[in-house]
Amino acid sequence: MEKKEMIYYRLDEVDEKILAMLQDNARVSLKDIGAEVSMSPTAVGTRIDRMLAEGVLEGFTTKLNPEAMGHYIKAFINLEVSPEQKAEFYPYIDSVLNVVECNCVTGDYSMLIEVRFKTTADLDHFVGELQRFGKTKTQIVFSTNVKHRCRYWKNDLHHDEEKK
Amino acid sequence: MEKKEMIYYRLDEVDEKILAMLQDNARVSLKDIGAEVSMSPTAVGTRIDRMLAEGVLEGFTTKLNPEAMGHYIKAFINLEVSPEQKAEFYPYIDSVLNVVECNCVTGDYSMLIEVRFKTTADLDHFVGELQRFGKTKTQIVFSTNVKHRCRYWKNDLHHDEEKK
DNA sequence: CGTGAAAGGTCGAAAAA
DNA sequence: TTTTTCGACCTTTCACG
Repeated sequence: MEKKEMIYYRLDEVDEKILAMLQDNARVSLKDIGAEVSMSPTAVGTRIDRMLAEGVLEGFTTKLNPEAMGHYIKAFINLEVSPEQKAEFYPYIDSVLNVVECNCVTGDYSMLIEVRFKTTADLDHFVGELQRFGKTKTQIVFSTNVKHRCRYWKNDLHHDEEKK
Repeated sequence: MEKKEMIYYRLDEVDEKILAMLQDNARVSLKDIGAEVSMSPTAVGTRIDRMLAEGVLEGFTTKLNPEAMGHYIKAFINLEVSPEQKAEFYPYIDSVLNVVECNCVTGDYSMLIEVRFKTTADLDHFVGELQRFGKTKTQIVFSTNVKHRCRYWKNDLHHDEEKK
């Protein structure tokens, strides 16, 4: 069986350190990273460019605080969409900016939608809108124990110990 | 009724543009942002510092590609944890790096845990571990329609039109 | 991958709006 | 209070080894 399809990018320890620093603060200077990994800023820049080209690293963004911006209500909505309604559903759900994420999942419901709203009234209204696509089940978040981590997992990155 | 408790930070149009540019690429220079908003780099820096101090902006991070790093399986696990087990559950769940997020939610299950694993075997093993805390129901993601958006929503930011 | 020089970006003080 | 200007300093980029 050909396992080549499953191959992904190897990151060495320096790449991991660079990613870790960028995850912590994407605006650190190449010089500071270089000092940490004992390398020139130029070499660090080259590695970052390589990871961007490979697609392991997709870019740099901000950590925003939804609560501070008034988005107090976070909820997950399970939705059962029939196959014939999906063509209409997809563009609709993409247009709603309160949707944080929308996944197709296994189980009784076919969609799991994460949303953010300012008030429960706004959430209720949105859930009402969804009814035209199918049955819903809503779970409202009232506390978050582990906050969204986009991190990579160091111990999962060791593969391909042999070279080609 | 005092509504002061609900007040959050006002962002004007320039702040919104700055945030939008930083969300798109957190490593853009202050000069480039300044050119876009017709302002000096220094003034842009001052606004960013202010948003960081206020907490609206929490920092800068990377957009990583979990698939490229071998994290193919994404799943949501509903878990019913009894109150007396929570003291044990919280530190455990925080220590598992495959956990992307863990929320306390309303409904039949008290926890909704988002995870990433390399294989379904790894996921199965984790779900097995969770059984000691209570009943689980797992939904595996097989496609994502709307990808995680950390963005703020422009139309939600207009409040306090009157000045104090 | 490192070096060094040129180009470009950032920071802080002072002044202007 | 917020923004601009300006100089000093810091960072990035690129050609070359």
